[in-house]
Amino acid sequence: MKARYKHPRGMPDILPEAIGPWHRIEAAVRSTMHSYGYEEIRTPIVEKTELFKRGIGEATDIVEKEMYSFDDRKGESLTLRPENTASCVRAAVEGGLLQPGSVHRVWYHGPMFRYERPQLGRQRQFQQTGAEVYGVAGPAIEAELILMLAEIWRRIGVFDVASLEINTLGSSNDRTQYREQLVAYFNDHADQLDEDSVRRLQKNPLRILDTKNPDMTELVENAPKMADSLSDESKEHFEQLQALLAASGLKANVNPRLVRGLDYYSHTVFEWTTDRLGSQSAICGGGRYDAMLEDFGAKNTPGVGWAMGMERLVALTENLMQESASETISNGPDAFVICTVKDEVAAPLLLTEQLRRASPSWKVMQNTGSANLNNQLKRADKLSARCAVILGNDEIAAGTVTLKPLTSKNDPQTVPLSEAAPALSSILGS
RNA sequence: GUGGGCGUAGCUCAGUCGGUAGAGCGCAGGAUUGUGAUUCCUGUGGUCGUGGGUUCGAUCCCCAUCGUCCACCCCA
Repeated sequence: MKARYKHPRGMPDILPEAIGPWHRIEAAVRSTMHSYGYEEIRTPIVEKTELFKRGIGEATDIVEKEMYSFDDRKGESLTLRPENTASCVRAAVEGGLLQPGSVHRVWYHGPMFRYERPQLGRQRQFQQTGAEVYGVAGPAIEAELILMLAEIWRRIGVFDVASLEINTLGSSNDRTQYREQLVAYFNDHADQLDEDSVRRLQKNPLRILDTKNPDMTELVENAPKMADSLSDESKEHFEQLQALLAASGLKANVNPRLVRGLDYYSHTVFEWTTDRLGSQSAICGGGRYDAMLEDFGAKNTPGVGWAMGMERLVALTENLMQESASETISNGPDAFVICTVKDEVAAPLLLTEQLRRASPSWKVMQNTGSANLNNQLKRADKLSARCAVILGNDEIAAGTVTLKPLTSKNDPQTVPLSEAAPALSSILGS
């Protein structure tokens, strides 16, 4: 058997056998969102290209070289969403949610698209789950968003391998000023910059601080510090956040080199990382982006949010599961209906339906294809069925059915067809 | 976008110093004509990722391409 077609690069299928961790994580996320009172929002997978250019920033890598853009039949440029923050803000403004003084907590989940070279934890189509809050200016909301993440980590079992880094970029004014100082400083030492840094100097000079080049550590160490450019309000905002996190018992490392690559952030930025995933160590990133809301037409409405990469969380949980050698969760049917009478098709079908209606929580499956009793029981066993429900010549003739427990050595019992459901119920209950 | 590794059966892999390939698991059947898990036997399996080149002959060598993995970069 040879596949005629293959999936596009970086857009792999998730086959049924691999869906388990996804469901567990998605359920944990959903329940946590509920606990914190966040409501789901869904936006289109495609937006006008302009939205992302404005929202994310023309000079970012995402906009410059990673977007899937195309012209529709009228010649309008559309783009597969590379992230969902801009869309959510657009939707909130367009939907009239952002009335003065109102507060909205929303979350989303879905596929995003970026044209990148795939590697571990990095796909071209990838799932992001995110949360956004509109209308709250103080640091308490950043604390809430971060604590919510800690709770998600607990619910999916990765809290112990996740660590939190935070930083502040200051207000837009602070940041602009700092940026100028930094550019001036690096221009004075242009001869010491490596190739990457020369490029960054134009686009995003803050990122030079995050260089991994050991030859530049001294240069970076002596660069002007963001902290020295912060206004009193910005400092207080950041200090309050740290106090709140400390009071919650959450360890947060202040990392002055944490500079998000998206243009829209100001004040708080944060990232959760893990050392278990190779180089794609960020499992979640976020921060405050008040300026984007104003730019999109919301007046005096602050915004904060985060997004997490679901593929990375799935990989991380699988990683941990392997270490603890935990058993796979049995997902077998409660009942497996077997018929050994060759031409009898109605009886097993109707019996299977009868059982499904008797109890909607049961998973009831019917053997497909014919085989002798022995092999049908083997199939039931391989599926981890809890009970085999057998229709044979004797049963059909007598209007009965035989139920054989498969998780115990208990004897099979034969009951009238009408008693099948109660009999199954008592077998499953015992 | 840059650099490197890898594509052989459904899965995990072996192999052919160039003469069209094997194992384990899986799947199917039987031992057991109406009672599963262990065991044993038998069977099913592959244009050796795709296209081109070199060659009498390519799964093997070369090139391209697609996919995959890793690092850079970037981010979630």
